[in-house]
Amino acid sequence: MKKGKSNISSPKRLANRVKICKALGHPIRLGIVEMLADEDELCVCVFQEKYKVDYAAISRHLLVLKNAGLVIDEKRGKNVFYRLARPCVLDMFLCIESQQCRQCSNRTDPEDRRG
Amino acid sequence: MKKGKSNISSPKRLANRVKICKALGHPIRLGIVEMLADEDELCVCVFQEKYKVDYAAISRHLLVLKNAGLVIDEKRGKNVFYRLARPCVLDMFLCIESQQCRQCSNRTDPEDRRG
DNA sequence: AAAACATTTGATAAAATAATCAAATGTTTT
DNA sequence: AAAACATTTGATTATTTTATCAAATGTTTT
Repeated sequence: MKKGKSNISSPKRLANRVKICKALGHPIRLGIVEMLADEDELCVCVFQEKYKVDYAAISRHLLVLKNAGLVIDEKRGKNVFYRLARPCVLDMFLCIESQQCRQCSNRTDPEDRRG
Repeated sequence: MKKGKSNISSPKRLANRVKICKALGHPIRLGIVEMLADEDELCVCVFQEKYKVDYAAISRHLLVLKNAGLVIDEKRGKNVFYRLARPCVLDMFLCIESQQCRQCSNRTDPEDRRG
């Protein structure tokens, strides 16, 4: 910490970060992102079949992801295919979920946090 | 993609990831995290002064961050100090916000995305 | 060109989150 | 031990998100 450059981002960037986090903050949307990270490109029907929820709901979830800049859509024939705009997006969890990360290792580990 | 290990996480892990993203998906909470990334440790009064919102609101935001495992609180005297449980947490944005990341560079860049 | 298909959009209802004020808790100062 | 201080908790209301059904759109098949 405290090495010259601040971690405080501009209001605009902060708002964008919030939008990204909100977009990922829903089980169906994060699930979709995880599926896309595996499959590279999938059409809406696949998500709707997986989550067995209304087509409209899936469509809106995808819109949220798109507005956050996380996915790209492309219509081909009668299908719309989605893919990750940023395949690295799930990397964010690698550190947070690892028990040992360089930056965090001199901190209290989540497991043995004092209650 | 598609290199053996799937990106699909267990329901439990997915739920935890969602909780983390939800926690970060609010301007005050993300702002608090950014402040903590700079300052290492801060007391509640600092956040309340910065956001000029009800003490109760700040307190609840901090609880959300704590329940997501992102911050650790410690009472000393009449103050409660918060610090990041995972100082790396903001790194997640580095790739997403960079114009060039190894993994993403062979993809469409967010800036010149086709409308 | 009608019918079928995949997806999106509109409107509304249901559910979840957030803000607010008041009161409670625990700590320190007097 | 009373008063002041910092923070949390409870209850309520306001706001935002999400799900649902119906209808609209654009594409392809017949």
